[in-house]
Amino acid sequence: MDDDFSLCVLDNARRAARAVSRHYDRLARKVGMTAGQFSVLVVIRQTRDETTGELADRLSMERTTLVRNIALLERKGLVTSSPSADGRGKNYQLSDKGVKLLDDAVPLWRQAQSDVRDLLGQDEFLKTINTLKRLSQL
Amino acid sequence: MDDDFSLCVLDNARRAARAVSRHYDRLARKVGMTAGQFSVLVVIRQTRDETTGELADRLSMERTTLVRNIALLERKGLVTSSPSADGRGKNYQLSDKGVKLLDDAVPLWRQAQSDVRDLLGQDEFLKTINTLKRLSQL
DNA sequence: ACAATTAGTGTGTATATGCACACAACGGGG
DNA sequence: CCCCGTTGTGTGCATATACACACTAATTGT
Repeated sequence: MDDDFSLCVLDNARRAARAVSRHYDRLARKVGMTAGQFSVLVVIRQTRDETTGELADRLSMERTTLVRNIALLERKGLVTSSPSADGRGKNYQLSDKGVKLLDDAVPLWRQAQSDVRDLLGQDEFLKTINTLKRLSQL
Repeated sequence: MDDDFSLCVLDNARRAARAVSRHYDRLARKVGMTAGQFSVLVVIRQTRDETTGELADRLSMERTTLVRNIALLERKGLVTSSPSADGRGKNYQLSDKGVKLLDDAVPLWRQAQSDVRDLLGQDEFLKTINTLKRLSQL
């Protein structure tokens, strides 16, 4: 049989995500947020007039997960929301505090990126990103 | 600047893990468990006389996370525990019910593996596993 | 023998994730 | 106009993840 569980994609993908998340989280903690919150803030900064659902698609994240993540960021005063054009949905913006925090966090992000690049080497690094992107399409 | 967030390893790793987990979870749900629980059961079956901490290392998982995961499996009657040799730690075994459930789950696992293999192609599949293993070492 | 170290466990708190489901508002067809 | 499908939102529940901390039991040094 080919039941070689050491080749289990699920297991390896989750392990990798846990390892990378832990690493990033330890850095992000210095400015009082998590790595996941950083990702959401970045996407909010990059976009404009997108609804919660559209943002969730961008993040390959379940919409309801994002709803709660953003609610948390609003409670922390990092993000503000406003009704969308047709009144049905919601749009989000970074608050001043959110912008400042993101500025503080970017150098830490660079550090983390560079740690991973050191582990894998530049070539493998880029290939890895591509592979992960393909896996996301499952 | 090289602040290209589309190359963020964290983001891509978490996205990939979410996508793969969702896929596996949908299949595992048919036999009443999650993909993560499947991984833990497999490791318990494969090992013998290992403490919680040692199992956590194997799974690249925080020990306290595993404590709660296994507690859940015990409540479900899939796993039993016994004191370890020196009396300090704990060892775990699959119950009969656990063995049966795992047998039911393995075909679903094969299905999920094969779905990912189809997406990536055999070559890329193996490379991906390797890459993920390296990332886990961060 | 016993104090201190070490190796192991478990709990409190906070966050993240996703499915099922309920709810709200716009827009079109009778 | 109103019913209804479509497109949005948010909540309940269950699980997963990790850090900080407290606890327990074997071991070791004197």
